[in-house]
Amino acid sequence: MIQIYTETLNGTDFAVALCEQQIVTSSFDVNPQRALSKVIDNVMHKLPPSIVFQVVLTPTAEAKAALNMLAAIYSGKDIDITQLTLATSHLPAYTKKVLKITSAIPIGYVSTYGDIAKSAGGGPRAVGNIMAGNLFAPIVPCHRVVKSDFTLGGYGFGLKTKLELLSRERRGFEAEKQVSVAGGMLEVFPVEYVLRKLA
DNA sequence: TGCAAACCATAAC
DNA sequence: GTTATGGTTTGCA
Repeated sequence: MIQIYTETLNGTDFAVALCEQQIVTSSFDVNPQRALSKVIDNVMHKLPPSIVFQVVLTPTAEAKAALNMLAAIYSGKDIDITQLTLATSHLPAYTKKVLKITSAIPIGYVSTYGDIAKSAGGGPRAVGNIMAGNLFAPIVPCHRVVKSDFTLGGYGFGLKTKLELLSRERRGFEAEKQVSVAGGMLEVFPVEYVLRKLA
């Protein structure tokens, strides 16, 4: 049984679907009710067939904590996402790997489709496809993945939203660096590179 | 700049 | 099996 919770926080709509305390999918939207319909859509069309799900109107304490976490991430706070358990066991191995690497991009930094591909093996377009199908926005920070020329690339929630998220995450870093992930290294760049490019 | 070709895991037939 | 599909990249004119 999958249970879906939704709540509007600071004017933004958030929704999560939980199964056995694990997050199955999450979403957000500036329009009322839209986050909920996206999550329902994911549950029905992008997950293994589940017998039944229900929308729960009054969130449990756990669900509430998860929703608050989503809101905090959305607002640009540095949240430790390892506190949240994501249900990824049904996903293909390569997809899991890419999501994991993406999760390692620190706040205030971005990486590129190509660099993630280099770290995961495979090609940039495959990475783009996985970002496009990300069930865990904004927990898995696919908004921190941009093109190799530091223009935005795409975003399922609109480029305007991608830019707003990145702007709130700006931390004033100046130099690129490497982070270790999944046994390898990933190149990351200050989000300033992207913001300056657009200015 | 702009365009064409190569790239590569998935999902859908 | 096979084909179609991108949130890309790179090379070259």
